[in-house]
Amino acid sequence: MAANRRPTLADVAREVGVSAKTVSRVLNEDGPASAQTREQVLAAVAKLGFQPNLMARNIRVGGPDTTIGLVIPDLANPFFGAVARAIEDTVRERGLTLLMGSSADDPDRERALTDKFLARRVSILIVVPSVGADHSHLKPHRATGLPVIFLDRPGVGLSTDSIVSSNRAGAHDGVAHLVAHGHRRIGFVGDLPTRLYTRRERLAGYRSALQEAGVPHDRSLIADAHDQQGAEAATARLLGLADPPTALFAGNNIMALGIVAELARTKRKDVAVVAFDDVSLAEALEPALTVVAQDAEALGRTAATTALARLDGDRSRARTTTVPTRLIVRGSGEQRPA
Amino acid sequence: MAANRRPTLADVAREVGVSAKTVSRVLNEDGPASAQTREQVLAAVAKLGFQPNLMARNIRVGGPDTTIGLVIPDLANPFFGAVARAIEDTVRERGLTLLMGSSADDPDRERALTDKFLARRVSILIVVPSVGADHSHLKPHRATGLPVIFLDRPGVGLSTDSIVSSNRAGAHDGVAHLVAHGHRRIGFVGDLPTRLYTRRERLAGYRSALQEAGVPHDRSLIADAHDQQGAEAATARLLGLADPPTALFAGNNIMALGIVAELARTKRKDVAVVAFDDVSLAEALEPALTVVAQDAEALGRTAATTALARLDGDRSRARTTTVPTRLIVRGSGEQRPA
DNA sequence: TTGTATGCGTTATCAC
DNA sequence: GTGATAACGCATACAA
Repeated sequence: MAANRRPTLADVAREVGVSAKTVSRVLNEDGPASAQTREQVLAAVAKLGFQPNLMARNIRVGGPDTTIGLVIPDLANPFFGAVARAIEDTVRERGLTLLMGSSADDPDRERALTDKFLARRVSILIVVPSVGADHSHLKPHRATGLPVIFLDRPGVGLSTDSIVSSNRAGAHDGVAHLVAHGHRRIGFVGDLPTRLYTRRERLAGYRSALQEAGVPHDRSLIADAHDQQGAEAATARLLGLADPPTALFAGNNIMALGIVAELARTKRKDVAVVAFDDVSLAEALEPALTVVAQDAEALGRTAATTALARLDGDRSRARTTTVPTRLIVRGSGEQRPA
Repeated sequence: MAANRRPTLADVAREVGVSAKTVSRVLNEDGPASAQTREQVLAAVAKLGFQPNLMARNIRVGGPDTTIGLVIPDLANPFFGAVARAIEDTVRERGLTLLMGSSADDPDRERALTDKFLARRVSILIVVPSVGADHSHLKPHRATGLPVIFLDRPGVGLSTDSIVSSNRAGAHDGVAHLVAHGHRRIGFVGDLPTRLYTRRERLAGYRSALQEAGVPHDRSLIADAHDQQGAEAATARLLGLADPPTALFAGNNIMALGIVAELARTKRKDVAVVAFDDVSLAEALEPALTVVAQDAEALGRTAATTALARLDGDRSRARTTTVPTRLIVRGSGEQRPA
């Protein structure tokens, strides 16, 4: 009932009648130890329920902690969930534990999280940079050997490894796919803020595909939204234009949800859609949703392996790894304009 | 370039020409300090980029660490992602950081995670128990005041707070809804293993609804699957029966994805469906998916607030909080049998 | 207002 | 084989 202290090495030592060091030796299989003491120590450990205090151990050993700090925009976004799982799967065998937090794409929250992680002496830092965040404060940490990886977007003010999707090429392919099916008025529903790297890159891919097709740029076909509800409204606005688009391109998975929901609500089946990033049930929609799929698993795994290589002493210069996207043709993107 | 040591209190003290304790005082706004030294210390801290080592601080202070350990089956499952976000949102203002891991519903992995978290002296432990896991090893920890919360399912071998959805009542309502629309042959597609608490409870709700309606139990209408692909196969099997079901009940979100995907693939629109747990794009399906929605946000928030109350000294006896589910009528559950 | 001694729980060093 | 002692980075207690 009482809030008793957790047992320490000294408690175990006292129980057995040996020194703390001996207990430490047995547990870490460090120096030699007689079978007898060995038995007794292990018995006492089990009896008292002793677990070595990892924080105390780490402070003594001095090295970085066996944790990996991960900052993502939103724990509930399935895309980042899949990325996080891939990272965890990759680092688990190394015994690293995940320290996670959502930045909500707010630079201040991102900074608060990275500061906390650094104060905990994480051995690796993986960050999905927020718009407006500056990462020069991480320079000294990188200089002392801390692997820092930017994920999904490049960071600002720090030269380090980045892992990104082929945003521009992927969006280009998706829009070119719509063009190939006869569309010339193609709406773009992107997330906010407009300065967001992925948004900018994907919009650039959208533009280049239209340019190649000789379609003049029409600013009124570009819409923005913060969330699914916003994307629904943006879709309604685009389709309400005097000269409305015959096709829509979704800038990310959340925008895709909004577009699809709005089209379903208004029973519009005549609008072609291609989405950047896959969503569940895409095949079950009518028409099924054509997407430019990102490889969340590869993004996470690559980020983790790159970081582990750095941890193992890889001192080569910072590099950006681009994970390819893949156009998955399912129906919605192959509809022709009326 | 070199792997320099991170600066310590002593480094800052040396830089300024004061004692370590003085630096500590300034940073923690502990005792008094002259404006002069204050300035100098802060300047040196900024110059050296000093960040107090949270682990060292914690080991000295003795209390639990400012982390909260969270074990969930799968980081990539949107349901648990939403739960995790709610927990994070609730504990953030208390300055707690999330230590997370996926158990993959494997008792050994769960144990490995909880052991790691305990070795890190987390101040709160929230666990989604795996099937077959025994939690009696957490007893001494709970006795020393560590708040332990079971989430989504009750744990075994430890009496402590649990937060669960109204699984049985929710499933009952969903199936009764199908019965009310004329169905008497209703298939159940549940996850595995069959011993899983949520699965058992939901199946019990299914059975009681059928019993109330006077429908005899038919074991051949119960199917199982591990994942979405399995659920698709299970759906195909059920619909291939000599006397097939006219309606299907999905035991969780993943099973729902499988059922919907399979029905879409085979263009079956005549089968009524109600799913336990909501999925994105449910409204955009044809017919839109009727669900028994869980309140992931409330589950996470309640788990967190319960844990925080314990941390603040709440010594009342362990209680189970049931978070209500809500039937959302959208179309698929209102179809009548042929 | 500031410094010294001491201790948190662990491991490294070196002696026995 | 085993143990005493110091040390990790910080905070508490007390003295100056």
